[in-house]
Parts: sequence; structure tokens; C-alpha cells
Amino acid sequence: MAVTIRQVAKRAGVSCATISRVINNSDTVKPKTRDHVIKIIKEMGYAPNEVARSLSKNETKTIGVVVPDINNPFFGDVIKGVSMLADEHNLNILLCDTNEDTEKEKNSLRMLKDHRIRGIIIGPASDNNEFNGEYLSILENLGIPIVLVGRDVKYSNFDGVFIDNVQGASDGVTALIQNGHKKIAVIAGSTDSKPGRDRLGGYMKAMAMGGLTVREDYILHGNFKLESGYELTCQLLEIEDRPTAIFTCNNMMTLGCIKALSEQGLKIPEDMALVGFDEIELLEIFNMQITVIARPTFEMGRIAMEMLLERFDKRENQGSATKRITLNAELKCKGSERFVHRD
Amino acid sequence: MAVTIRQVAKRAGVSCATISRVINNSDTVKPKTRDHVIKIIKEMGYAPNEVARSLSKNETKTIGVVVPDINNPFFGDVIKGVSMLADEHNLNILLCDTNEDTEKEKNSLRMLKDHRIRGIIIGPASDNNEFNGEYLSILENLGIPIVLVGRDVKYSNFDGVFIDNVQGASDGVTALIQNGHKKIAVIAGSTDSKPGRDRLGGYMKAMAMGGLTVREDYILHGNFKLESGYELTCQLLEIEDRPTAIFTCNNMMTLGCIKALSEQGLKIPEDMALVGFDEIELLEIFNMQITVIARPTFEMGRIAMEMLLERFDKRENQGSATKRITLNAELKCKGSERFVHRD
DNA sequence: TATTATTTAGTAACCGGTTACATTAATGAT
DNA sequence: ATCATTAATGTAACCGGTTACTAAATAATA
Repeated sequence: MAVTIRQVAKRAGVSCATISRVINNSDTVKPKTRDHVIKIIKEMGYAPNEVARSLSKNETKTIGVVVPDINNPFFGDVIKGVSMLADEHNLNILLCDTNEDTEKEKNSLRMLKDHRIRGIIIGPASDNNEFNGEYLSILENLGIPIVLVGRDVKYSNFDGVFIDNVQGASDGVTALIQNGHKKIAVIAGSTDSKPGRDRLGGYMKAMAMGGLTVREDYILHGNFKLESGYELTCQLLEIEDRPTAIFTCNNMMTLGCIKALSEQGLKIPEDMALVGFDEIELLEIFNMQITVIARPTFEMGRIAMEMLLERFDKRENQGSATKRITLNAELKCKGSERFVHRD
Repeated sequence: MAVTIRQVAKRAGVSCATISRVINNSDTVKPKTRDHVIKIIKEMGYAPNEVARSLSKNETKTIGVVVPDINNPFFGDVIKGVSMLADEHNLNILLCDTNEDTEKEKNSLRMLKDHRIRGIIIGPASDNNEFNGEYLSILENLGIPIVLVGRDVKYSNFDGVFIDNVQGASDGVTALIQNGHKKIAVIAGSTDSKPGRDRLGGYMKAMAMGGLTVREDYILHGNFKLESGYELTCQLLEIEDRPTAIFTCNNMMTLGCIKALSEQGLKIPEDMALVGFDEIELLEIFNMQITVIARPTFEMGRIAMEMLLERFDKRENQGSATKRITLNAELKCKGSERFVHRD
């Protein structure tokens, strides 16, 4: 159906090697010939078949992007960052949404490998997996550059862009401490996920450095979902000796917390101070000034893509050291961390 | 590097045609031979090169998904819907984010064509374009099935899944009327976009059917952005003879409206009733019960994919009639449409 | 002008599968 | 046992590009 290189060659009265040289603007083609060929190409509306190209060059212009959930704004932003840079380099994106399912992820990886893509940017479905031999072996034997984004893979050492969750959480809690809070509770995420552990660790660290002792009953374990933020906040409010501040470990739990507080008619920060991990764009719309720890999501995607491009470059001088970047999360003070003295 | 079919053939002591037959579980291969070949394939860890496959079959397993902005939750949901069904059919997704830029979109389409993808699901960058010859000609000469999603392309007639914006808006405004509102203002979106026009049209229709006359000063023209929702609401509140209800034409403007109302200390619906187009998930978290017109976003993606699959099937009996589905938007009453009599 | 160096263009093999057609093996009928 | 069918496998061309190698054309040098 579509025009092929041989048809163009015939019409232009040259060999297809010459056509190929022209479209790859390579080698040495006599200007006159080149012009003539270009004219014919335009006339015939010829565009090279990328599949054939990929086969003969044994290299595609495609990268794989594997995310656990495209509806998660974090990964949406990451993809945007990747996409913009990929575009500049004429790379196409084969997208896989694994639905937080490691099995699906494995299939996606196999598929991508079979499509001979040039590299993969991946947010693994779970960093919870204890040693998973098959999974690791698939990943390591892919023979394609891999860059992790946002989530790590245990027992492995791939390139990656991460966030310093300890630092971020610590900064948030420190802000509370500096405002005079001494009774600070934390609503933690699942501790079998790395970010969950690290953010709780950041809380511990800040408390220790602030010279505050940690109260067991101020540490509540949630699961990163809104409901758990809601329920744990309710629980917290039942405690005899209420905390004066809460630190929540992700956006959804922050929202749950806000919901619980607002239902009980408690004002932030007058009745309860609050600092949450993750930025929540819509909060400001409601004039809710909540201090948050923001991750540079878009930037992470861009950096991941940059790292992949680097890998492509140094592909010849094989096996260079892995490069892992840990970005700082940024504390954005909006006032909800204040300690309000009520008389 | 990777194992090829000929290597497998050699090792198995058969011709590569036989290997091909086995991996395509086609034709007639003697069970004994088949088992033997499968064993060798496993031993060698062979997986067919999809690029080579695509070239020789002259058909890929890939579809293109082109969206104007992946960070727009609407398209995020659509992609999710597409992705799940594509997955079931072993189709891969080549993703293009056009950034609402028609030029980029044209490039994406060309790229996809060159990659010999099987079909395209696209939310065009703009349905604002007056007759754009080049754009239309690219789209129509693609020679690949196209399904539009969410947005239409003027002067064309492709398959597509749309929302009945007139009906949706009309339902929303009617709900206000039925609650006794007579002074209803509308914050419209850009009228050079189809949804913008249609939603305003829905308002007009509902007003007419409700026997209410439309007041010019109650029609405000925004641009679908939060700021315009905010500013236009402020403007509305300045009017001598204030409306008792506002209908906002998309999620962002609804948020802007809420922001303005809450800043002025106005309660919904006590001081001002409000119905908005588009669902806003986070509203409920803040215990804001706002009546909205919801689009079945995820479903739209799924249906778009179904339509594409249908096209693939009837590819042989060419040129069957185009199929356009218009889904109803659903009014979700949450109470903000009520008419509250104050004494 | 003859000879050599340098451009420019062509030939044909190759990338790794698929598949029409040819060939051989197995089965059945006479 | 012989021939006709059918089943199973092999051969080789093809998909549409790229590119190493070769050949022809042109320019440079003696």
C-alpha cells in the first residue's frame, strides 16, 4: 500500500542505496542527485517504514515507560516530564500501566524486550517484595538500560531517580518542632514499603534531633489510603492527652486527616497543627493553607529520561557505574505548622 | 545478541519454518516435533523478535493513543480505560502527549503512521480549528482506523465516543430550576470550543424549557481555567440583582467559583446554589457536597478501544459506516442545587 | 595523456521473522 | 505390494529498509 524505497528508487532512476543515503542525509551524495531524489520523495509522499528501519538497524527509536498507575498524579507528572524530553530526542513512548501488579509488570517487561526498545523507565509495581528471584532475573537479564523512578527495587542496583523521604519527612516534623510543638503524632504509611519506612524514619530522626521523646501512642500505622488517614485521625482525637500536631505520610492520608478534623469542627492550625507529605494542588483552591513536603514530580521524569539518554551514549564503553540521584523534597510552609496558644 | 529463529532451528534439527509454525501454534505440526521444539525454545530462552514479525506480517500489535494533556484527569482516565482493554487483546500503546498543540499532533500522527500501528485513539488538540486543510488531510489519509474520544474534529466524520454536553448541562440547570431557582447565572467556557458552546447551549435550552428568560448579564464567558471561574464569580457577586444560583461549565471553573464564594464567606447552597460540569473527586473529601454533571471517563476509553477493535475485525469488508457514540453525562445531586429560603 | 586518488553510485547480502510452494513421509485403498 | 491421499516438513522468496563492498565516474597528479 504505502510507497517503498524501491518504488522511489525506480522512479528516481537510482538505486535504493542512494535513496537510503538521502533520507539518512549521510554519506556523500552529489547535491544534484540529492535534490532530485528529495523531489521525487515529496512527489510520491514517501516516508520510510520505521519497522523495516528498526529491523535492519537492529535498533528502535522507542523507549518503554512502565508505571503502576497512570491515574496516580505522581506518575502522570513523571510521564509528562519523560515525554517532553523524549520528544526532543525523537524517541517514542511505549506505555505500560501495570495496575500495581507485579505479574503484569513482568509481562510488560517481556513485551518491551521483544519489541527491542532502547531503554526503560519504570516505577516498579511494588518495592515491598521480599527477594523475588524470577522478577529480579527478568529485570537484570533484560539487556536494556533501565532507570527506576520514584520507587526502588530491593537487592538490585539500577540507575534511578528517587526522593529523600527521610529528609523530607524530617524537615516537615522539624518545622513543627521549631514552632514549639512537643506533642507530635504521625500517621505513617505501610511500613513494608520503603517510602513508608523512610518517612516514619524521618519523623523519628526529627524528634530525636529536636530532643523530644517519641510516644508509642502517637505513632499510628495507616496504608496510604484516605480512609486510614481519616480513621487514624479520629483515633488520635480520642486519646486522653491529645497531640498538638499531626504529621501525615502521604497526600491521601493528609486528606483523610483534614476530613476528620473538619468533621469534628477542629480548625487548622488553631486546634491542631498539620504537616503532610506530598503536595495537594487542590488544597489552595479551598483556601486551605496546609504545609506540605513537595516532590519535584515533573522534574523526576525529566531527569530519569536524561539518565536514560546518558546510558545510550555510553553504551559503547559498556558497564559504566550506575547512577542514582536522590532529590530533596521541598518543605512548603503555608502556616498549618504553627503552634497557636489558646487562652 | 538475542537468540534468533534460525539458531533455534539448527539446535532443534528442523527448519525455521517449523519453529515459526510452533510459535504461532498454527498449521499442522506433529505433536512430537512440537514438544521437542518447545523444549528447545525454553532451553534457549527464545522469544521472537517483534520487529521482524511486524515487518514480515506487515502488521504490528501496537495502537497509538494521542492525548492533548496526560495530566488532565479526563484523559488520564481515558487512557486507563483504553489500556485495560488493549491489554486483554495483547495490544501495546504508543503514547503521544501533544500538549494541546496541533503542530505536535500532526507530527505524532506522522510518526505513528510510519510505525505502522494498527489504529489510533485520539483526543484532538483543538476542536477550535476552523477548516484546516493540511490537518484534515493528514488525518484522513492516514489509512489507519481512527477513533476520536471526548473531542470532535470539524468537517470530518470519524468514529468517536463523545459526551452529550447539551444534555448534561441542561440536566444540571434543570435541577436548579426544579428547585425553584429563577435567577440562574452561567459561567461558560470558551465558546470557540464545541463543549464550551454545547454546555452554554444546554443552559439556554434548560432555561427556555423552564420558561425562564435569559438575562445577558447572567452569562459570563470564561476560558475553562480556575482563574476565570474565580474572577467571573467575583464579578457576578457585584451585580445589583444577584443570581441565586450559578452553573459552571467545567471542573476548574467550578473550583474557582467555590474559591470566590468561600472567600466572601458565602455558603453553598444557603447563600448561593451551585451546579458544575465535571466531577471533582476531591470535593467530597472536604465535605463539600457539590452537585455535578459527571462524565463516564474511564468508560469512554474502554468504548473507544472497543470501537477500534471492531474496526480491526471489519477491516476486510472495508469502509463500513462510521460509528459515533454519544454518552449521557450523569447528574449527581449532592444538595448544592437547593433553593434555600432565608427569612 | 596516462595514471592514480577521490567521489559518487550500484550490487547484493543481511536484519529475523512468515509463508507459498515443493518435497518427503506416513497412511489408506486396492 | 503399489499407487493415491493426506500429513508433516523443508526451501527459499519476501517484508522494506541498511550497509559493506564493488564499480564507475570524476578530479587530481605526473
